[in-house]
Amino acid sequence: MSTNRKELLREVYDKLFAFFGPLGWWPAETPFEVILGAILTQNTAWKNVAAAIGNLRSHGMLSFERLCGLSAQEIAPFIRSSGFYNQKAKKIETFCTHILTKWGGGLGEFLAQDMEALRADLLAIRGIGPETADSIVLYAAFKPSFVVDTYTYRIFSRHGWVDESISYEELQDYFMGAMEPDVPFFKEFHALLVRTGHLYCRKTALCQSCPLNVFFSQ
DNA sequence: CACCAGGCAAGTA
DNA sequence: TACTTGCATGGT
Repeated sequence: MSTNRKELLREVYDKLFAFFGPLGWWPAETPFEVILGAILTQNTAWKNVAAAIGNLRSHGMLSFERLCGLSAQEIAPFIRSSGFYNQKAKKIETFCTHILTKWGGGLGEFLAQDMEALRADLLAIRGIGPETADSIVLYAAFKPSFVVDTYTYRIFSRHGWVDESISYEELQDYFMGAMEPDVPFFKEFHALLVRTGHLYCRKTALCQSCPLNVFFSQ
């Protein structure tokens, strides 16, 4: 692997893309579905999120218009399988209320903001942290903010490519400071890192067969 | 049975 | 600033 950051990132991407091929993230039909998924997947296995979204869909509740009329108490039963359902129901309610009161229900206008303004707006909403915000910016608003998640951190820190004490913003800068802003590329890169982490870089799992060809001591 | 999953906010020192 | 804890279901 290269010691030059720009070349290293390209090399990692190319190896993963060659191994997995295009993953076509985010798995969602609409921007609002991306937003729901981004909130529901917080510290939760995607399988449980997919069940929750399927549940909303089968009840005809998978739209901003239908969901923004419900209270957290009414939302919670639909998303039970995603875990932390009381907190997440409140987060969804808070998000919908924000769009309703600050944007007159104009979800499209909200997402059409300048990238920095949108990210700041999202982060000001209770329940939306940096990863959720960046996921929404990239996959729902199609603006080039690189998404950092636990697998991104784990893969890069275990290789010694970044320090273990690196912060979210610093790790995001590590990527964005060495890559041209490119929405399809950012989408695919994050998807590849999550897939790699899911298969080869879990909390307590060795990675001898990882496509990056690494050998972890832990 | 224990541990973990595509985080975040609030509390403590 | 830098830890720690609560949140919760479902899979391994």
